[in-house]
Amino acid sequence: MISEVAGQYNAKEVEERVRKFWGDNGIYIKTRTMRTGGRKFFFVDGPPYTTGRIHLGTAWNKIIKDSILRYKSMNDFHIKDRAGWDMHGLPIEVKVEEYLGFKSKKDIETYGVENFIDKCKEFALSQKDQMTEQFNILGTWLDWEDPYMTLKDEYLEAAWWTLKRANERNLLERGVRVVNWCPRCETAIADAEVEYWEETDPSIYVKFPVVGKENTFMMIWTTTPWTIPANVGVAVHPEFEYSKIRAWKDDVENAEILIMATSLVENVLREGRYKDYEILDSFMGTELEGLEYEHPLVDLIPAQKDIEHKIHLADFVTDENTGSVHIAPGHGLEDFELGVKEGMAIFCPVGEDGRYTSEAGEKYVGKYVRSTNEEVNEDLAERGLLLAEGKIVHRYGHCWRCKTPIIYIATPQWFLKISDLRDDMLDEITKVKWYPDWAGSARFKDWVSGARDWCISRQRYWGIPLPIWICEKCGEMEVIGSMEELNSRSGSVVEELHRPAVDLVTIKCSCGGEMCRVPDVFDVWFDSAVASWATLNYPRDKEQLKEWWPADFITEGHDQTRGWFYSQLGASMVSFGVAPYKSVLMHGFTLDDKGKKMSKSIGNVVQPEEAVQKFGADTLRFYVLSSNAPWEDIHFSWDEVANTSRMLNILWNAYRFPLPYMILDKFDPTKTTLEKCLGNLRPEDRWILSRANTLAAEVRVQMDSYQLHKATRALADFVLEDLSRWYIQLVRPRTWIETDDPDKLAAYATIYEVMVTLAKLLAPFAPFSAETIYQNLVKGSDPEAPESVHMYDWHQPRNDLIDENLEKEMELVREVVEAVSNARQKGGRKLRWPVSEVTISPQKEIPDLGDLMGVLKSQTNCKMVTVMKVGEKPVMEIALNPVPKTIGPAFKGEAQKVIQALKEADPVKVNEGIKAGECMVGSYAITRDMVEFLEKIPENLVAAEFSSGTVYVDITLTEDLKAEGYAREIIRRVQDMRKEMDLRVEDKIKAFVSVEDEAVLKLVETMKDHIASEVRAKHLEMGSALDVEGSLIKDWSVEDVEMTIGITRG
RNA sequence: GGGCCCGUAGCUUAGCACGGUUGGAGCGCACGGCUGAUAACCGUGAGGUCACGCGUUCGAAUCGCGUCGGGCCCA
Repeated sequence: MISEVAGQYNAKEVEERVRKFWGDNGIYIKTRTMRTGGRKFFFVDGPPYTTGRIHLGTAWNKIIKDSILRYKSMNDFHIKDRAGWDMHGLPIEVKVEEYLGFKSKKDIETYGVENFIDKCKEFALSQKDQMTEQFNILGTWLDWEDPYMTLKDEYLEAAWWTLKRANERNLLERGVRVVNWCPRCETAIADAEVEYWEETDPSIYVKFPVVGKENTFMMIWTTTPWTIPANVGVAVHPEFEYSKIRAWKDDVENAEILIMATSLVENVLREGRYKDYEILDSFMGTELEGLEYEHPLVDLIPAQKDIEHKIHLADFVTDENTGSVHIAPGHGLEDFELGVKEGMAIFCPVGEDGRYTSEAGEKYVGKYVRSTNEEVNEDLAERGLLLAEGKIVHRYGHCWRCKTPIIYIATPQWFLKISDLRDDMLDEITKVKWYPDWAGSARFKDWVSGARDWCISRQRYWGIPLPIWICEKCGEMEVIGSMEELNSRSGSVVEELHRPAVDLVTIKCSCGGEMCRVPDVFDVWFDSAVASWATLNYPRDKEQLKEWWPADFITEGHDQTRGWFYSQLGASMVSFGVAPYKSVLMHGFTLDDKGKKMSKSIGNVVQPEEAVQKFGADTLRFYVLSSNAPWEDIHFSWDEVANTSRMLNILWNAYRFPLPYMILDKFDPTKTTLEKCLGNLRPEDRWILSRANTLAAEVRVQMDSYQLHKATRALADFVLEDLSRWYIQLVRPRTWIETDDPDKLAAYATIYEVMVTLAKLLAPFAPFSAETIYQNLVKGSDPEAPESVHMYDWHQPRNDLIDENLEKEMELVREVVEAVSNARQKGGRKLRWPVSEVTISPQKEIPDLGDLMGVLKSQTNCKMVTVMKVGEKPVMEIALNPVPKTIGPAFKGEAQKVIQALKEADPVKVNEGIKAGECMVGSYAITRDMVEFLEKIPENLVAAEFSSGTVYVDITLTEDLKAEGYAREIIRRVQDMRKEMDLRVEDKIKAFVSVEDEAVLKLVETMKDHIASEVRAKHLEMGSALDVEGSLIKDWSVEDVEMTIGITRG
């Protein structure tokens, strides 16, 4: 049985019930399993990092995924959708370090790597469980029971296997490179892990003494004095002009010779407070190439004695500061590249802890570099080589986890030679379908074009250990691809691929030496990069890969262009030589209502659970899906969330409105099917059925190109415009019919069909509401129906029910009704009062209103509708204006009398006379040019425009119309009182109506039977000065007529 | 500084790929109406330098260039 729904839409209650139903009955599993025979759809979940709670963007991300997968599932796709978790890496290590109160890597070593790893694992797993629960509240279906986790051995193997492939293809390389380095975490960090903000640093101008030229200096500028000890060169731009100048402060005798870019001379000399200068020579940068200079602190740093210092050419030099750049290949990316190219020494006297090594000389050794800036400056000044010293505020990189300023140092690291694959990657991008197109053709392409080698090693603990073993004796290297391989090669049995267990495993080298694992772990970005095959348990399971890979679809935020979209492509090119996904939907970010990013410090963060708490998950889901195109950023607006909630509330009201009547009439949709009622459908029934099927077609088209906003907006429009504001208004009186009327049954069958269709169409987007409606309407009446709406097939549009002409006609009817409403307001005639006639006067061709006349009449509350021919208008009253300009010359002295006569004349007769060719007004012959006629709408008509013309409403009141009007006023008030008494729809009443005004009473008495039937009164008494009885008695004033009404149940 | 995207009413937005009468909605506001979905619903009205500037064109919200503001990414 269908049951009645009492009360308002209560999202919390509805959703809790549905969540429980899904859980208790394993609906997710059943839904996925039942589609096993369908077309395969392999979705790879971009794994969120297991730290903290989910935020709005994460919620949106999963909601998009869920809606698309539910839609695909209902369209009979067999879906692979393991949820994923990114569980390794520095963020968790830092959290655990904080928790344990650690300050450095030494603390970890003291605590024990194994203990530390255990803590990290425990932390990651507990975070995972909490976040799963949050996703569950949103109703996002993925395989949460068996998610892929980057910390599982089979997952580690996928990464190992990939690295082994890289090695086989000669894409793995060990080399010294300059990397972003966190001196606190003592590890390389990815570009993505560097956070920039403003920092105050020194700004110094340094004089490098030119070899063999007394008192001659090359000028450089830097913000990192601590890198001066590692200086091995200076770069100038080949195409800039440089000058050799003689500059002095007080005394020309003490002048110095300085070399710098010509355009910057004034600037530098101002900084150095020089008094005057003269240019000795000017030349292009190329001429400086090879010029030797002496390291400014060579006496402090013995290692610098053996290094050659020269000037080099480089395009990256800009015309700022001095126009020449101090090069320390051990401390800068560009410096390093130039150093390698020019054969400079790669000198890096700084250790992993950010302190100078003994190579930096006795004075500096052991000092933390960023704290040594001042000391270096002093040392330079002592030697007379510091030209100027100041401060600068600039953006500087920091470790995203511990916020320590990063440094660049040259260290031995492992690399994937991605740059070798660049062209193949660009080629693969074009084979992927991107939504929107520019995400791939512009954004991603641009990023991949600059692909650089990928530093995959990290000097940390909580990560996938690099499966690289190196012989201590001969240097032979071996990359291991799986646990099994490791066991067989080493002869030992490891049961865990994490550190430290795996660190203890050694392999016998063919040279007789012992191979040990390199101590590094993978960059955590490498973990998720292998997700598309790791989620299929490849390489342990070879079959699944054949069956499913590559992914049909992935979707993530636009930050993942350089993140997961890229890392996956890179790893896949290494492993398989093709892209790991066929289509990618790039989505936006969630910003606050002003378009600013949400951040804790600004305090504008919106938690998804706050929205769920206030409005429910369906509302949040529908809001984020409909507010924007997926690829645009959402400006989160509580007002709009409330608006979405309102829409769902209206849906709910529309859903529950017919239920009491259906139940009262024991309506059984399995017996009174739509097909059986087809012959009894009213035009408006056929119309709403047509609209519902047109809607299904529309939603399908939009979903085919992932235009989720257009799909959801079309659904919301249907609910608000077609269903609630129109169809339900039309159908209401029919549910009120008491007998078992075929017309009423047709209405039930129609509204039932529409609601069930709507539930199916809404299921992907508002799964809780859809499920609730389905359970009651479908499962409530047919126990054989699928267990859940999500196991139903998507509603394919039924062309036999679509009638485009009818939809167009109804559109016109609605316009006309709107115009009539407008006209009534102007004419002061409210809708409760009938009018005798509505005249439609079209200006252009309009659809034939045919059988929608009934709808038009009832909705405008008129007795007759007249549709005129195009251009035709109701007979207008004519007014007449004499034209003195022509009357004057014709009648001269009589003119004023003629004008007076014309004013008094009947304009209709004058008009007729003129048309007939002869018009006499009194004794005056009037011609056409002596009068102008004005059309005037008759007083009984009120006009209003609509898109194709004008409607005229005749507001003349007759006694009959008045009687009906007053009757409706009375009915309305009795209904109001029934409501107040909480009567049920089917309850009968006794009613007394006392009307003071005898004339009105007389009118109303003619409508007595009608009134009694409308308010379900067994007994109705009317009169003036009646002794009104009833359990509820109220006085009313109806259009200034006083009435007293009393009603009693029974 | 560079790449990509975005900027339309107080707020959220449609229209923009393909230029063409007075740029549509919804929320909010004001006024009116309806009433057994009723803590809902409908109508009317006010509210727009289509971010700004220059250009192309008979004609620009729409095309081009530049500037400003926002987002992501990079430097």
